[in-house]
Amino acid sequence: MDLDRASPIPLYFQIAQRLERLIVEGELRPGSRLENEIALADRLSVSRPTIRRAIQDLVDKGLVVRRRGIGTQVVHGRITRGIELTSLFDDLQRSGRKPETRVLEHRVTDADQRLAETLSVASGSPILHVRRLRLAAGTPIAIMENWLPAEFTDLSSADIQEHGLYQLLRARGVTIRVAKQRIGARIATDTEARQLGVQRNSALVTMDRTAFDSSGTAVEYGHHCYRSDLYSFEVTLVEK
Amino acid sequence: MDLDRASPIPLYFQIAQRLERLIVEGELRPGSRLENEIALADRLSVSRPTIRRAIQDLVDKGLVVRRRGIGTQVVHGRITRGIELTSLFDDLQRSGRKPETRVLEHRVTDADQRLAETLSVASGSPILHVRRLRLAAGTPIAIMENWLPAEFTDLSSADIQEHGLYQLLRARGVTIRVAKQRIGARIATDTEARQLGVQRNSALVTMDRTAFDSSGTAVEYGHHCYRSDLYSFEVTLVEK
DNA sequence: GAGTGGTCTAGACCACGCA
DNA sequence: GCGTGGTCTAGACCACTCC
Repeated sequence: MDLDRASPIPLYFQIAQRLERLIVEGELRPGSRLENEIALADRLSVSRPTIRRAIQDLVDKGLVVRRRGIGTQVVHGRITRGIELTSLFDDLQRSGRKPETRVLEHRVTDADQRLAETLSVASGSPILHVRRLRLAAGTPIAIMENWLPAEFTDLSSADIQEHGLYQLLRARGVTIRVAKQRIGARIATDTEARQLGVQRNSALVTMDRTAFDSSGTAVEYGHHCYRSDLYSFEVTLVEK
Repeated sequence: MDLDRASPIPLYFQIAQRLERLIVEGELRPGSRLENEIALADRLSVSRPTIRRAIQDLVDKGLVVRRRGIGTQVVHGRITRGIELTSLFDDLQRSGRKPETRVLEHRVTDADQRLAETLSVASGSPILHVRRLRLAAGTPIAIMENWLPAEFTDLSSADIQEHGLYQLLRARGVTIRVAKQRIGARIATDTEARQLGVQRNSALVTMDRTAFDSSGTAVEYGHHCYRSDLYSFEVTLVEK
């Protein structure tokens, strides 16, 4: 195991990556035990806290479980990617299915009471409202409605269609750091069914999200609905 | 801020709890900055790593964001409880709505290929299959199907009805540590609609889950479906 | 008693953001 | 240049599990 101490990538991260690779590639089998912290620290010539930090990353991902007096064991079951802080656009790009966006609506309105509260802006302040249809490989996947505060009202319909919302925000130096989501279900309206190319009264997965940037400010509220035959959410939970 | 150094509760946890209380009670307003690590450590007479560990807990909960050179700021937006590693039974008990369970099915079968793989047991080995209706304050909320490996086939229908699945497992010394869930949606079957007291063709939130104990062994697979008008899932995502 | 992870200390140096 | 968080070290003591 070769660590690069000159690299800007933290040692604990390099170690976590290597251990994760050993697990997903099956070299460390489910149920098997990892070397203990002291031995690992010794062998890699790093301090014990650094090793602990690396292993904690694996715990948070649900790859291993730890017990005092026992050791660290690899969890059974296949690895799932889990929900990440990316947009559907990123998801689709990564999975190689050609994403495409059609902007259905794009206009500036005034924030009503509820929305103003969600975005922590004054009631009545200008809000950009966009409604988009997302397709992958020509197939409609989702309808996405988003509301953004005043500083983003100049985002053009063409930009959004071309680059995706999160990419545009990143280009402006806005990084999403925290997102609070609520996942549910409902029946598609007739309009939605037509736009998504599904039968009337089909079930949709819904996701409502408020996203916050690195200063803790709300930068977006979104209501998305997905074809339930093409999309679902994965979550890995770890007991703290 | 009074820390109890004699307590078995870790210092970092005591500190995290107190900071969290300051935030949810509004003493630390959204957008405001926390004291820096050095000052906090000094004032509480603990080391800096201990303070860091406490603040990291808040970051993981999505309560604060941190930036190098800037500081630690409280995130805007209301606090959400988020998904936790508890059963719906626990959820309902905690929220004070009287939960009630009716066991609709309870029988031991043989594991088919797919289930055997999910639970990491031999194909054809005995499996306990239960199907339950969950109600709160007399209102049906969810239909829950669960499959458990051979060591739990002796759980009686009465026990499950009385205590809930997770409580029974805990009583046997089995603690759920990791769960991998997939959340989606579908249309209710006519039977489900009748049992849940909703109209035909209503939308349901579905959740498929594999749960693992503290040794990383799969101890349960569940397929649950919830009335979409009464239940949804909250997730808080934090950029790593 | 031996081995494991859990907590805690007291420092060090660095990278980043801002004035 | 200064203040912030990010990383890393080298130890210490403890609690728990198993033999």
